[in-house]
Amino acid sequence: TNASCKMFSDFDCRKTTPRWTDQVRVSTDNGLEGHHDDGFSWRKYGQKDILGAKYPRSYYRCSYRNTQNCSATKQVQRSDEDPTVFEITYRETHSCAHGNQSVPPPEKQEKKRKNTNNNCQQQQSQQALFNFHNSLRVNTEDLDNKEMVSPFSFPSTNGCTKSEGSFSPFISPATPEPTHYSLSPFQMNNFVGVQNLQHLESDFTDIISANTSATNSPIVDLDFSLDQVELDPDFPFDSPGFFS
DNA sequence: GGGATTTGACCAGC
DNA sequence: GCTGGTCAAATCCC
Repeated sequence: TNASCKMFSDFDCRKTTPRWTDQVRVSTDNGLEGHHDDGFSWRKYGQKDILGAKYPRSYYRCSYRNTQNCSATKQVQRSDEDPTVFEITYRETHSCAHGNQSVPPPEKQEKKRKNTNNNCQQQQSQQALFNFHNSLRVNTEDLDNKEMVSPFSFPSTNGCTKSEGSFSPFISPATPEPTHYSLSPFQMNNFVGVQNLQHLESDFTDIISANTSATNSPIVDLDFSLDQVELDPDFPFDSPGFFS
């Protein structure tokens, strides 16, 4: 099946494109919008109903595909079992020069479908971050054998200027499927750092534990490797309420 | 008017 | 022939 195929795919199922694929599962509980941002700008180029899947699969490619010949693409599939879960499969790495941007320019974000909450002010706050983490499920499969770091990243909490849109609604009422979100291998480097790897890993466990207890959710699939990730010294892990 | 999204059609692999 | 992935014209939104 396609599902099993994805589970084990370092390469495309069709074997015609020997490209590695990544898979991230992100979801939010309590119907709240979740949002993740990998700092890349994606453009949707297709949507397809998948056999056996309730929800269509969306296809995205890097917005800079033409200008910078960036071949990065990703697929977003809403989970059948849990509609709040989005499975994101990445293909190709970004060759564009925008990969290190934390997020697209705010103006750009603003221009996107206005269903996203554009009064970001305090919604970018720690509360939002807390909610985000508290409701986030991440599952990256088959990363141990990858040469790249985990594609998952937590957005910055530096406020609107830096993470505009990072916590804006991931799922809007009007558009059942997000049209712009992202998650990249690169920003993971900005999230976790070298210095405190073991500490981080421990903290991550705490996050998951908190999540489990708080949401009583059976789904806690956090098994991606932290071996190659780095800790951003600027990331406010010690922010009040972050791990509470 | 420009850029992004939608959606039916097309293509290639199996 | 079926299915997933992509293309591209139409449409939408600012």
